[in-house]
Amino acid sequence: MGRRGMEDRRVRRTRAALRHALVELVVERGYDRVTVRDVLERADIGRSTFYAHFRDKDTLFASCFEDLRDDLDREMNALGHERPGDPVKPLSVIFEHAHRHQQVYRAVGTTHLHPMIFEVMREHLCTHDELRLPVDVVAEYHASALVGVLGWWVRADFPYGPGEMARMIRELTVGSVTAA
Amino acid sequence: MGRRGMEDRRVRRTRAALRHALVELVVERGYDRVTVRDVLERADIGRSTFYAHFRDKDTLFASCFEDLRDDLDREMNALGHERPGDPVKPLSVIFEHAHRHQQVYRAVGTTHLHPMIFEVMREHLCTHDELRLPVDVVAEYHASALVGVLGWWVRADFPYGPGEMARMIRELTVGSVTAA
DNA sequence: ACCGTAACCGAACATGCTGTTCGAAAGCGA
DNA sequence: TCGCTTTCGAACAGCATGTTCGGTTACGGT
Repeated sequence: MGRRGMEDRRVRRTRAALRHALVELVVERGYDRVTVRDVLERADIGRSTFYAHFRDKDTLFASCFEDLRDDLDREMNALGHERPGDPVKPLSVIFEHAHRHQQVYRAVGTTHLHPMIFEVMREHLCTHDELRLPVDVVAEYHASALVGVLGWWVRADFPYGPGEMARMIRELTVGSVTAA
Repeated sequence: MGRRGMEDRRVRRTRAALRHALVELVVERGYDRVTVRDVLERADIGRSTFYAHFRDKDTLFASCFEDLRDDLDREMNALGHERPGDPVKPLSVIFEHAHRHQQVYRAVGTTHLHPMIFEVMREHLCTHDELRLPVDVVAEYHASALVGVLGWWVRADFPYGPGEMARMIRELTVGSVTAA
């Protein structure tokens, strides 16, 4: 009666320990200043065990924000696709997600969200509006703005609430959406 | 009759060769896949010579976009500070600069411009407008949007002209500026 | 409770990169 | 031409990486 895919408790514990150790160390010293050895020591995991699970440090790091991304993806989809619905809600979900996973966001940053948010913007623009400007440009503009502010918010240690942030972004975005 | 600071031709040649080699290699393989040895080989420079000029690979890399930044800084200042002046002009300068240094921009990316542009935005917002929203948030929003689109434009191989890009950004920005 | 299997351990190893040192050779500006 | 600075290249220690393998431990299923 294990969950699908990972039946063995040892595997779960090992991977969790490694991810947790990497995140901690990256927050402390920054990604470049962390070696595989450091992670092994912090996680108290054998060397060969590490390489049985991950090809290298980058792969482990990637797995950290793959988890994050899947998580956020689920929450976004759980919102349903009613058109139009509350336009602040999806933004709130994003900011609340970051707020709930502060530690990990601090470590992995926000750039990995860019492609995902870019795609959402693109779709939204294609199905809803007719633009005078190229879709890619407009999508990139808004995706970068959102992700940028999100990253700033994380680095600045969350000086405002998630709801406030969502509302601010909303206000900043509406203007230029009508312009395009 | 040498320029100030670097009188010796050998120094100029060595540093230029190293920077050029690094940029080439980064474009080919990406930053992480380039070693100091690779740079030395490509530039045909002795190992000890490298470390006589730069502490490590990161320092050499940094020197690449310090040059870029100073260059852009000069061009921006050369515009003068007339208020308000043509609002598209400063944007054009940025996009033309990137267009003129394609190779280097491809290698070093655009993130290093972020702080500089953020500061410009901040100043502009402080002196000109009264906002209902926090300055940092608004500045970060627009700086990220601009830098993001700039980066996209570089990665997409400059599908539009610098002037077009500047005008598009302008249009996208005006709307949300009035909103804030 | 037991058993077969899969995961973990840890030491050892080859490999490759890093950053430093130093004496000799070469290039520069004056 | 002269004196000084730069460059060269080889050698070296140190460290991180990724792999191997035999022995040990913990898990899930029955």
